[in-house]
Amino acid sequence: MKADMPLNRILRGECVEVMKTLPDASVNCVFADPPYNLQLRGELRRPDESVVDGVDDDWDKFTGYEAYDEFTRAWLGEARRLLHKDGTIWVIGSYHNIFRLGAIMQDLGFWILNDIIWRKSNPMPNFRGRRFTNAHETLIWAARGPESKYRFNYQAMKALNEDLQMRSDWYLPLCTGNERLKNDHGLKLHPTQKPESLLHRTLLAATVEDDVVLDPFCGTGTTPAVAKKLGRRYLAIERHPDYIKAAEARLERVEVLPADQLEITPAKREMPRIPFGSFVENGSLPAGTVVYDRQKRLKARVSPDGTLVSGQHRGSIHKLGALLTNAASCNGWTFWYFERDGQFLSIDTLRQETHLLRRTA
Amino acid sequence: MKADMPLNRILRGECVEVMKTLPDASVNCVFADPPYNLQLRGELRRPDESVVDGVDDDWDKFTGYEAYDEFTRAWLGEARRLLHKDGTIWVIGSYHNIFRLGAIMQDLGFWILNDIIWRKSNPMPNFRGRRFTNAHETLIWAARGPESKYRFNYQAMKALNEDLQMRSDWYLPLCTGNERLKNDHGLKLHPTQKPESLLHRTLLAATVEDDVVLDPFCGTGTTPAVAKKLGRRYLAIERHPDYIKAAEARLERVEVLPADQLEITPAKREMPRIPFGSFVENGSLPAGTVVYDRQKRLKARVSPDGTLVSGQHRGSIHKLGALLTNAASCNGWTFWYFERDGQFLSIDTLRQETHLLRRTA
DNA sequence: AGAAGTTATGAATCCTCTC
DNA sequence: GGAGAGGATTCATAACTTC
Repeated sequence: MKADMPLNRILRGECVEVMKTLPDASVNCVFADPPYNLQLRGELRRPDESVVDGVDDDWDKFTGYEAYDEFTRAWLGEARRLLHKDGTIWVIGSYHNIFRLGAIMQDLGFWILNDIIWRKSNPMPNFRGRRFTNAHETLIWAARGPESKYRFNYQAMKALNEDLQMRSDWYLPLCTGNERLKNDHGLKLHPTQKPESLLHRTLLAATVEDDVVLDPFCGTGTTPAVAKKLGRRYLAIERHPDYIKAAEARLERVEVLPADQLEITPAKREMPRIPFGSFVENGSLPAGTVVYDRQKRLKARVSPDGTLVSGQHRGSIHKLGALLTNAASCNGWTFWYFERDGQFLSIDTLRQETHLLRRTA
Repeated sequence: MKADMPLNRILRGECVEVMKTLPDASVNCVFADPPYNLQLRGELRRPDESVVDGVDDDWDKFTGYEAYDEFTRAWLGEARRLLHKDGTIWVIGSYHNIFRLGAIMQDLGFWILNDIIWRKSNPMPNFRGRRFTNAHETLIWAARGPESKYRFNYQAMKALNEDLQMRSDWYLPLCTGNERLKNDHGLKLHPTQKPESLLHRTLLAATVEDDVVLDPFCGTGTTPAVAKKLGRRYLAIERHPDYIKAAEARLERVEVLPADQLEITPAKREMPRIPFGSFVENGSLPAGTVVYDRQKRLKARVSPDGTLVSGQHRGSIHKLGALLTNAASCNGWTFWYFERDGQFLSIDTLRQETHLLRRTA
């Protein structure tokens, strides 16, 4: 790296202005969590009447898509100039901004390697029931250009995923609990602090020891903290003095992992769960099929949304089984049967077959 | 729909040209799986397969993106014109094209409701180990505009997912096996045939019976096939006669679910409204009855006009519940309880019983 | 001490009809 | 079109409190 290059520091200022002071091709990897341009309108309450603390900070306010695009082109252009020819960049966003980010990255000459889905294990629900639960964010991973000889630690990623190739969908929890930095009032210090697990995986995938990692939107310092922990060098930019102060205190507490301990904690595995509705969707138990209890004393019909209907009653396989037998509860999987090729089979057969397929796949 | 509107047909031709012949606001929902052959070949081709000329350099990425964007703006613009003001559109793509699609949709005035991740249970592995396994595709679900009163069958989606809110990440298998259409040589007929399960979920979420669904890139007819099965009307556009032939033969084999089997879990909003006062009038909850909150910490008395009175306060079941709990709002139906035959029941029980009676009547 | 119950909260473009 | 009223709507997790 250049002699005049500040390293392992958080620089205060506007990210574009500060980046302009840095030399070409001086960083190996960029991680950027830019403003999302959320455009929230009114107040939102949970069903229990509590108010959702949305992102209403000034830094997320833009006059429109054009202003957002202009800002995006400016910082991405500088980031590309700072990136070594074989370097890569990670950018995270949601549907509000990720499409603009991705298109502008392509226009600027970045070469997209993957889009990665961060599936949240504990997302905020959709309280008004008007959309699907927004349960993920998207990361774009791109090389500086199509000819870049970029770094990808394939075996490390495979090891992280129980010796299976790491896929483009990652299942990780939000940053909550003690990991989440708090202010003096015990409230979250930053509205969008990212979990260290996310940075751990991105940096471990795309960098080697002593690489320089740049974060133009440092916030409370998750990127520098994980970079330091993993024995990478860092450079971060942040406008707000309070965030810089918190990030610097946080960095003080981070211990660098000894080289021989730079190994991997396996990711938490998601429990496979198969909704009954999936068999309706995939046609193995189509809507309209009649199902029975084992003695064929009761029957019900399968609806397109995976509920069962019997007379005036509608409900899940479990609820309808309980209702029709006056039981407090019922395991619908083993209660209901259907006919296939002359055989009378429990619907749990379908689930068992699916588990078998997944294990052999 | 307009009298001159062809329905339940596959129209042959270029999608933009054909769409231009159709009237404004004539479809309720669009599902589009556009081509994304951006730079996958040595020679540069437009999405309509014509070769881009006028490029002296070996390779010009900007021309490639520009041609793709031009085509995208054209068909999305027509799709938006054809969409009813409260209609929604689904567009599917991968990281090659989804960012351009999404940004152009926003520029044209579409209002994104969700981005949905189709997680593939059986993706193709990454053979060279140079990237993460590309294990998903992205769908964008958008309303025609921010003010659209769009359709979302929330309860049906929740039922499909074991009574939990449906999330933005969907786990579905690829279209394989008998579902995959083959040509005379036993090879796959179409390179990107989508699974019916994917269309089942999208159409069930965003349409009602008899809605008109448009697919501008029909291919082998998955969209019309599922639309027909679910009792929706369709309109599809396709260039290749071979695909049209296969799709028409496929549609012949599809059976429409009978109307009584098409019903899904109803939304409470759509149930006929019953005034609380009607229970006072018909004597099932006479004036003078005392009602309580669930913990029996509050109580109020029913007036002959269906208002509740508590101390100095009088108001509707909702207003009084909100007032006494200092809440911004309150659903009185589930807030207030009464006693009947020794049981402590929510007043919503009365409403549910009435709904049930009306259905059997 | 440990089990069981309660509370708080997360990048959110989050209602609809009638007058 | 604006105002007001009716009334529909939540999941996972961690920390804290109570027994």
